[in-house]
Amino acid sequence: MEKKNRKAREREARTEHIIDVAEVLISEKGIENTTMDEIAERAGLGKGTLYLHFKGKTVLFLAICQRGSAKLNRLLGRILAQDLPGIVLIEKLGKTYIGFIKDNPVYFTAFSYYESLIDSQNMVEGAIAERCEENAQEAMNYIVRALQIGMHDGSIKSDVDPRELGLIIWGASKGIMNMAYLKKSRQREKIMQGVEFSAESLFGHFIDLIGTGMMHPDYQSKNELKQ
Amino acid sequence: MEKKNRKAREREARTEHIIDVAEVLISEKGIENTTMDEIAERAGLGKGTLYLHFKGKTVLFLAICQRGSAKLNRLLGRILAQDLPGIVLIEKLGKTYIGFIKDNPVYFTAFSYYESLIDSQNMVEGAIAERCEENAQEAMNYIVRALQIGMHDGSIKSDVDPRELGLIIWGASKGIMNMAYLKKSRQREKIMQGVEFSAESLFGHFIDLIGTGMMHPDYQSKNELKQ
Amino acid sequence: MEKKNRKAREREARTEHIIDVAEVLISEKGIENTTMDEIAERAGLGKGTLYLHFKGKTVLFLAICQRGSAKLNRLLGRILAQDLPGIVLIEKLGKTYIGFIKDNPVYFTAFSYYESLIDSQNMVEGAIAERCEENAQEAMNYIVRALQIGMHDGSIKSDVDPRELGLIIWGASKGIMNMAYLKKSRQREKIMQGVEFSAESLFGHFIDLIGTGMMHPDYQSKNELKQ
Amino acid sequence: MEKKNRKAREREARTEHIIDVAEVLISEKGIENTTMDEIAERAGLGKGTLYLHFKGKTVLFLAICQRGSAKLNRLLGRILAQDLPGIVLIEKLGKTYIGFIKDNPVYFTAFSYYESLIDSQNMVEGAIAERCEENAQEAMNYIVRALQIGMHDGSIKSDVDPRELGLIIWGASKGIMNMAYLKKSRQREKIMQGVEFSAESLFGHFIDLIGTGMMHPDYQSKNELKQ
DNA sequence: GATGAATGAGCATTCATTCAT
DNA sequence: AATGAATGAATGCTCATTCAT
Repeated sequence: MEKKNRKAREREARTEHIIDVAEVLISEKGIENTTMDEIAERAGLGKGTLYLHFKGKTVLFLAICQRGSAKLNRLLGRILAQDLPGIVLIEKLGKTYIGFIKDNPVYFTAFSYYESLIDSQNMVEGAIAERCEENAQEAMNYIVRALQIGMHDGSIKSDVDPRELGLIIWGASKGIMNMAYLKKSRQREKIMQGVEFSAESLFGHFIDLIGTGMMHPDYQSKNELKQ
Repeated sequence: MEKKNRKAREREARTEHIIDVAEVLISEKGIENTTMDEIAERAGLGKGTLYLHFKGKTVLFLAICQRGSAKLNRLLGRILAQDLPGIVLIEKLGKTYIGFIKDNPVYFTAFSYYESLIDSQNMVEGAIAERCEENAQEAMNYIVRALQIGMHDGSIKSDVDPRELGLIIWGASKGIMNMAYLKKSRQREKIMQGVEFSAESLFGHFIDLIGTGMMHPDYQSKNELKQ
Repeated sequence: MEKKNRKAREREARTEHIIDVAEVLISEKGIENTTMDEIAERAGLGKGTLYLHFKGKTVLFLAICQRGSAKLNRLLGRILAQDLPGIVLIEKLGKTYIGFIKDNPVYFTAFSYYESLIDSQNMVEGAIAERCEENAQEAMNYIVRALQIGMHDGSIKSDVDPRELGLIIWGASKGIMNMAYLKKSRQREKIMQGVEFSAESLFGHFIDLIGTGMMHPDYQSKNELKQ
Repeated sequence: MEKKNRKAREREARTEHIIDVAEVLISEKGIENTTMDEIAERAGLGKGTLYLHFKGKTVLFLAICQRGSAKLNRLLGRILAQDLPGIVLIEKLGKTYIGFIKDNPVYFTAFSYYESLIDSQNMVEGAIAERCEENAQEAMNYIVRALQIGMHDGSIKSDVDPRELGLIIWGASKGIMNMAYLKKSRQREKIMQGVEFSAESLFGHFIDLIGTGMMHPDYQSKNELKQ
């Protein structure tokens, strides 16, 4: 059993190592330009070895997505465990998300890849894809739950279905991150007219914006009185 | 000169025709699965002829992006021409954008392609790319200008740089559209837990949300009195 | 039209050239060991060019089969045009077949490949496969027709369905050719115990054997009287 | 020694087990599509273990051929032990062969594989290959011996070298079996024009055909008188 | 002996781009 | 200007075989 554990651990370690390497390469050159050959070479492994760990290129990239979403969910889950008004939870979830992407921009790429797979109907079957699905749903659930808490504790208006509100927040957040993380280029400078805004600033103001928008008027008044 | 004009017009017509065909193919099979061979065939042209009109595949697709952004900007420009409160202009810009994408989803794909080019640092140089840049900047300008009008006429709070606010709105809008247009799949159902929300509903509520958030308190009060 | 004909002729010539090269390579190394790369190189063409002429490896090999079976059928057809007793036609068909394989052993390989495709259920769809089917059926028809002629003119016994008899003759002939054309090797020498029999001899005696077997007794007597 | 015998017996049992598994897999998916991985897995063994028993894939498949030909030869040998006219022995050998293939079609595949190895000059050296050679030669010998008996007892004509006649019968038999066992498919139906003939029927008529052909005229007359 | 993780040569196929006509 | 035949680099994947444990 001891031995079996060691083998299993070693195998898992190598699997993680491949994902590590793939993450680095994707960060450097993007998903499209990363080949299995290169991953193998950089990982110091034979090409075939990759296929012992991942059924194909798509699955390997989904594994990155899975790892990233699991990490993110761990952070988001901790937020939900806190006893705070829903509106504050939403704000914290947002800040956590942005902080996570800032620290691990590669996962933003991986999440986008995952969505492009769904969109292009090239999604593969398998355990990892399932995990990605579950993780995406879980992240969504955290948002919806925070909204429900807020609607219940009176900090968030109840005029919109929390699931719809969740989709809006989730989608908008991704869009803003996308904007914030567009690779530096002449283009970006033009759009931004030479002014750069940090992802934090963009996202912070976004949170303020929708926070005010969805805050319950009474809760808002109370808060203003406190100030 | 007459003759030259005719020639030039014919040439331009063929260029537009190629773009037409490419748009249809992209709608049908996505950018990844659309080949130059197929475009040429469907356009009734030789493969080499495509290269007389576009330097390469990327440029051809950028031409679609350019056309789409030009069309969109024409619509957005008309909004700005109207004498309305800034906050209303913003709302109208948003509704216009969503309506445009709903009618021409292929341009959403094209705009995303354009951004992926920037992101993957595979952007090409050339006149069309410049035009796309300019158009993107122009769209952005419309938003910023509407925000500035709103800040000036007192309908929008002035606590955030209008350019930053513009980026936020622009990015968030794209993110929501992305969410709304994810192809139907098991995945999407899971995320949405079986409930579907139309792009209009999502975007409408989003506009309400940020509208309230950025509305100037005084303007808000006035409006409430009216009601 | 002149020009169009030239183009078409040139294209066809190149197609035939590719088949020529493939035939040589298959003769040299067998089908399994012949790669598309090698065919392209030996043909003095780019790898992609092969795919302009043949949809894939299987189709290219079927084209060889098609060419071979068409050539063979042309020869067999001429036999049937002759006004001879059925039993003699059968004999002539057999001799023609063996002569053809002797001159073009590569087609024996190609025919076997075709059958292995059917057997392994990897047969591809397409015009060439259809032609191979038709040609195989046509060859079979020649045999059956000769048998029917023989049964009618009294030179062949009528106690077996001519179609079944055709299958027997066709299958047996292939088996004998297979035996006769086993590549030289220690193995073959062992089976044959050091004695070699030419394909002609083997097949000639085979024809005599089944000829006697299926000959109508009366016809046989007449013939014997003549002698 | 006792212990050593047990070890040796166990080893041999495992070897046979691997062959068993390989036979099943080949029956199911054909030789081309059967991988060493799959054989190992289905045999409940490690992949490396296969190589302790067989030097490589080819040798493993030759082992199947060897087993099959040994089994067949055992049956054929019993025929020869009977005191019967040569012509009857030939007929019995044929019926035995067809019955054996009918019961064990996998060996037909294996025998064909063996011949394709010779043909493609990919034959390997080694004890098993030698055994296959010997077995093939032995089968051939049974036929030749039966022919010699027949020529001696006057039941078979002596005008052809019995070794050549053996080759003819052996090759033709295989060809007919090949025809009879072509997998059902559109192709086969076309060749057969919708009519199916069983392997027994095909082979039975074949035996009659060549039986008559090689039967000695005097023996024939005697037989006819009996009837 | 037994294992199975690692290997890497080998292959078919695609497709954007070029260029001779 | 228009063509489309030719190109060949690029890539994902398979699988028989080896070898350290």
